[in-house]
Amino acid sequence: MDAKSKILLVEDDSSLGFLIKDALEGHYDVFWATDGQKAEEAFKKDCYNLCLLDVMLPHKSGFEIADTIRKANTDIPILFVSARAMEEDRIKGFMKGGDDYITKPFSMEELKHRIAVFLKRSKNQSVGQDGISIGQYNFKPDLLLLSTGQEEKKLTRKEGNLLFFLASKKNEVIKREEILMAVWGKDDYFTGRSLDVFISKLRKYLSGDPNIEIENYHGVGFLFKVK
Amino acid sequence: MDAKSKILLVEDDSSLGFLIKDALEGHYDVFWATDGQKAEEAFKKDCYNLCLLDVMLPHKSGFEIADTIRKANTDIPILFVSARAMEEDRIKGFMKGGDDYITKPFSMEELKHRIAVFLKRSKNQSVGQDGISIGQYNFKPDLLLLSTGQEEKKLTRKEGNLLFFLASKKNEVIKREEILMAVWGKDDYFTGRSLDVFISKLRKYLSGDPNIEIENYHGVGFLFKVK
DNA sequence: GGCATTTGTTAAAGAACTGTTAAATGCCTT
DNA sequence: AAGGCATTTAACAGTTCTTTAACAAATGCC
Repeated sequence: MDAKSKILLVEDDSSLGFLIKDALEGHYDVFWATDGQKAEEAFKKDCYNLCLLDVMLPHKSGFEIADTIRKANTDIPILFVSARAMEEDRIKGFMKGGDDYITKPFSMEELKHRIAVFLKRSKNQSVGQDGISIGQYNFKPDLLLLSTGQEEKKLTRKEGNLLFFLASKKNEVIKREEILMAVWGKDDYFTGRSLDVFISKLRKYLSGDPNIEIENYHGVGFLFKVK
Repeated sequence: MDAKSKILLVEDDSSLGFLIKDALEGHYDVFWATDGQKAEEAFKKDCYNLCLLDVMLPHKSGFEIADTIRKANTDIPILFVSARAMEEDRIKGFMKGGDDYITKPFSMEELKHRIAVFLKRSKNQSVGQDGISIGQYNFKPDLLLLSTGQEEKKLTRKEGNLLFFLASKKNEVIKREEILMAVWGKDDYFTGRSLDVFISKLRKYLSGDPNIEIENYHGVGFLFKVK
């Protein structure tokens, strides 16, 4: 089965929004948010593989949304779409951590290609029906199901988000702050303790496979080791 | 020190070629080929991190060059530059394995940003953070990992901070107070003794390479000697 | 050489961080 | 408003790191 990548589309114009969602729907799993508020909620709640942001939106601009997203996730590709072709806007898009800046009008064909470029290069695995494999486990982020051959465990949302984040950076040391910003959106003492509680839980859930290990780097962070 | 990324620029127009090469020269190591023949020779001979291809060239088109490059390397980012904004050309660029298609006229500023996007993504994928080299050791300050070919040692935060500071001033005598203020933020008797304890530890960790030495200048400070 | 001072090294004491479990809080649904 | 579940906060034990202490050795000054 083909695993679809998840795309977060933020576009206030309903006809264009529909057009884009429709064009991408076949290949991707698109969530369409019509304003910054909804976009950030969705981003917090689910894991996406790519963001497509209109720059001009009613309350928050696409740039502001990008700020929020980049704070939580340094890797996810962000593509801006804008009617304004002005030089300063384009530059600003890149300064905000954007990966591409597409000027209206554009063809859906080209948009699809540009999206494909970044999904191809993004190291995160696409999330779909098949989920991702972690050692001898399989994890479906959408359904929050962590399963091995025999049994199946339903994780909570935070557990799932944390596991997904760790899995996307397996075998490299991840700093505490990075995890905290990505999964909780804030970094303070209590949130840090919360992280430790969740790490403890994940260790328990994953204890069936001796090749999986969540190793602590004292004062730095964790290493999600999968042999 | 981080080596400059190497860019292969293929552009027949000499004034534009010069302009681009000049704009990128500060950040990157640019090789400028004026036709497909020379470009492919250069590509065969050296390793590049990114290709910037004009589409319209005298003998071979940029698309054909891209074909050759993609056959040899599926990962290297390829950016097309073209005066033709036509839809079919853009699509063709992506079909040929291109990563971006930039239409003339464009600003050098934007070009630089677009290049940076792809270099950032390809760099992360390959190595992650590569730290600084100290004699035959490599040290990643973020992750506090001091490694030699064979083994890897996790340093503690203070150890890491101190080593990083010493390494940044290698082969010059550093006063005690300077180290203390930089690493501990204070300079008193006990902190000074702490420094001595840590120097002792670092000496032990670095004892594998006889060319590294932390020499004491009595009453003054230390010299981090790396031959 | 003698004496005060500084440094090298190891070990103990103290501080900070992490692992884990349980209780409290918050949130949703009924 | 009550019950159920998820998350946060609290508590405590265990671990790891940093500082302090202690003593030996080296340096430099008379």
